[in-house]
Amino acid sequence: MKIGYPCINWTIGCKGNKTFRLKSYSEDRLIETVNNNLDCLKKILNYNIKNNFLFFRITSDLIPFASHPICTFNWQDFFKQKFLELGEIIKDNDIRISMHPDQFIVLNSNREEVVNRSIKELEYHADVLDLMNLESDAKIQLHIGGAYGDKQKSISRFNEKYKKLDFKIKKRLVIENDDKIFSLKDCLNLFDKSGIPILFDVLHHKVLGDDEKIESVLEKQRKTWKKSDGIPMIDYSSQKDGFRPGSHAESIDLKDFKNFINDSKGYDFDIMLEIKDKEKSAFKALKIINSDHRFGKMRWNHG
DNA sequence: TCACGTCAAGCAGAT
DNA sequence: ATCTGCTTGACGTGA
Repeated sequence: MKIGYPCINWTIGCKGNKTFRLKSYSEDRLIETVNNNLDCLKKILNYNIKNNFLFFRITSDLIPFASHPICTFNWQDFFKQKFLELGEIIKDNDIRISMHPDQFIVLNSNREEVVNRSIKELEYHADVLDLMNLESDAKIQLHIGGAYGDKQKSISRFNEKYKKLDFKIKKRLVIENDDKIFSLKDCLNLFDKSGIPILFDVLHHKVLGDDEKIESVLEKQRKTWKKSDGIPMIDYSSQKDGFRPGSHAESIDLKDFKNFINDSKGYDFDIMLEIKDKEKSAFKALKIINSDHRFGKMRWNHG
């Protein structure tokens, strides 16, 4: 069981998700920005190692415009060495990595140009993880996408598109239940057709799910992950009081988190904390995990 | 130095 | 029709 937070670290004073306007695109600007982002990622990883945060989501902004037609620069080759170094740090310290392409990536869109752009963006994500030489347990998580009023058709369309993807994407792709359209049940439906592992989002399931016991849910999820996929991943976040169901809290709700950890006895998974204050809440979560004798002191002695 | 209009991209639901 | 949310405001022009 590892604990992580997504994309940004508020403590160390660098930003690894710097970008710029399309209008200001130039090769120099790209190189400068990517150098900044990769250097910052290294600092974040080192901070995380020191603090036992062994799960991290790398921002999709790492290489701005990587999949945009304007970018003809061979960033893969240019930054090869830096990627390799980052990969070494990640592997030497047994860090789990995920990425989460954003809302514009809709593999099953009914607009062909959207599908094509989405595939390019998925290739970019896969390239980043491949350049770091990471195993297939480094994952790219995606929602099922556009429903257009017919979920069954939408799921089938996703499966058709998935089948045609390059293996470098397929081996990393996992799907996440969302809080609006595609519930865990829908993801299981897609799994039956496609074999795509399910990343379980606890809060989304609370908003769009049923009262099924958490153990039973985790049991179903676990079965969707093959050995080569690694330990199942879950997203955990706390509900922001008084806001629409599913909106993320500033800080972790420790009572709720404790309950979740208690209810999930017997299951191992890596937890991504989608909480706005990032590492601050991760410290609190880690404390709870560490104080739970089930997990002992072990996991953090990864040497 | 700072205010503030705008930013590559999709989709769904609320107003 | 327009706005908001999504994992996260931040870029960059003009004064």
